[in-house]
Amino acid sequence: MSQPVKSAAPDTASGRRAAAQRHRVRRDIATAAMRLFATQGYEATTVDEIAASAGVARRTFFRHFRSKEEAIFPDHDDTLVRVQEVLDSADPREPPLDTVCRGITEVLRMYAYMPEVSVERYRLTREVPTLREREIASVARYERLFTRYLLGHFDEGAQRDGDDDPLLAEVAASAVVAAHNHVLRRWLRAGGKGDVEAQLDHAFDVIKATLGTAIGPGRIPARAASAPSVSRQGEVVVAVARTDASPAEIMRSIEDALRRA
Amino acid sequence: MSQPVKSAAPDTASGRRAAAQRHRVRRDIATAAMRLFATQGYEATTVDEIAASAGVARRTFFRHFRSKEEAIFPDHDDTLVRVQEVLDSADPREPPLDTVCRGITEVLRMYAYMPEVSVERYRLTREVPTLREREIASVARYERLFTRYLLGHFDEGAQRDGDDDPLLAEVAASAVVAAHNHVLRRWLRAGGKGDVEAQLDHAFDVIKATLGTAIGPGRIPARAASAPSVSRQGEVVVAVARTDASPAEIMRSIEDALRRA
DNA sequence: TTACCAGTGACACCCGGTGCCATACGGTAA
DNA sequence: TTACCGTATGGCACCGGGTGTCACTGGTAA
Repeated sequence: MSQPVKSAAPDTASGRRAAAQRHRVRRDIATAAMRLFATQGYEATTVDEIAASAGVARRTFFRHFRSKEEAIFPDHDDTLVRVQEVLDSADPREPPLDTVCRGITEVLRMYAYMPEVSVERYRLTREVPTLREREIASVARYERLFTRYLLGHFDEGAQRDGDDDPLLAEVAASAVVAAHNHVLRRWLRAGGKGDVEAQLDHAFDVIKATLGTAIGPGRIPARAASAPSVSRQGEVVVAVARTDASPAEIMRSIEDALRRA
Repeated sequence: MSQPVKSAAPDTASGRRAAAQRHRVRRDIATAAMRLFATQGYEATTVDEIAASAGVARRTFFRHFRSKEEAIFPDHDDTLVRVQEVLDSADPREPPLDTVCRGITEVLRMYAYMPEVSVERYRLTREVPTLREREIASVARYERLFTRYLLGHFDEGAQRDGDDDPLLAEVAASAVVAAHNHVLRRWLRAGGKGDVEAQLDHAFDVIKATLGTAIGPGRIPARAASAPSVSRQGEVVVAVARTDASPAEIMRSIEDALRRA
């Protein structure tokens, strides 16, 4: 799930064993690369050295990794398809934003699976611009998935002009990703200690409260709909309405909400 | 403002002329590169060809551009410092989110300044992964600026536990950037026709309404202040109040705001 | 004139990445 | 067992982006 993978799925005994072998080599190369990067630095380590350290030929390295950079992020490709699977297999009744949150959680788990490696990699990405860009690009791929998913799961039923739907989908996706980034980086800076996933869940709560106005708990309504919306969020009550809505209508909505609160 | 720039600011007649000359060469190279990219494709064009086409040596190319990619995005570095200047020189009374919006508008203007070039570049970035990543990384640099700015301009006065401040800053910054990205891409897909800046302003209205809850119209309160706040933001009016404020007080504030709007 | 300096051209070099071919390993059919 | 075949590998040549270095040029200040 990362390189040529010419044969689609040779699901025979031999095929499986060959795949396992292949996977082992890939892992060996990745660990060798990581070790060298950690000790010598990223740029100071050549592909030849990595290959030699892993006991393979230089050419073989590039058969397992598209580039030197990929050797340090070996799991993004797999994770990307896993995330897509999460989205594809989601219960249609689940709020799309929740689905997306479960998706990004999959990414976080990838990091949390090997804390030490992730922390070391974080150290490298901070000082090597190339790696920084690479990671940013990787995360952008997840975001793209989410944007498309949200856009495809807007409130199909409601009859409203969804001119701003794509915008809201993009904003929501970027918010989820931003939450992930924030929690992840904080955790990495702390040395990979603590329950990241719980922290991420809290971040989800925060952004859901933040986006709650426009992107409801269920489907996603495009703009603050023509009808004013009022929501109680924690200690605050928030009212949003179009200025062209009748003031009386707005006041009534808010009064109702306050009464319920 | 992009490469070596060893001499800080030789503000003499000769120095200025030399700088102008330098800038002209840089521009010539960039246009030559753009022309070749557009006709032959990005990867099929070598740096040697660009240099030859611009009438300079290969080495000179790399004195003006750090990489082949930079030749296609010659303005990001300058724009980045302009954005920083916008943030630095902002009126302290301006809502930080507005300041950030003005910042990203600066980026949009860079694209809008030469619509044809931007459209052509967009075509290239869509089909060349390298350029895609490059552009994503560029935008991420702006986002980073915004996150830091917002974080530094939280409501200093209020005494509240701002545990989630960094998260909210990051989410807000990413929302602004997402709005920019969305508007820009739509405009580019439409061939660079129409008033982008107006479209961006509308997008700002939408996200301000969306984020209005947590990131207030003025400073960024983690939660709402004791006194209810009401603000008119573009097409929408947003009211925020603590649930423990008296309902009558809340209603009065909102009524006032609606009257003013 | 002389001394200086920034930009330039030319050359050599490193290294990431690719195409190509020969080979070795392993399973399968005869 | 033997012949066949697909796959992973090793080795090699090659391309092209990016860097270090040095010599040269033209314009400027002293």
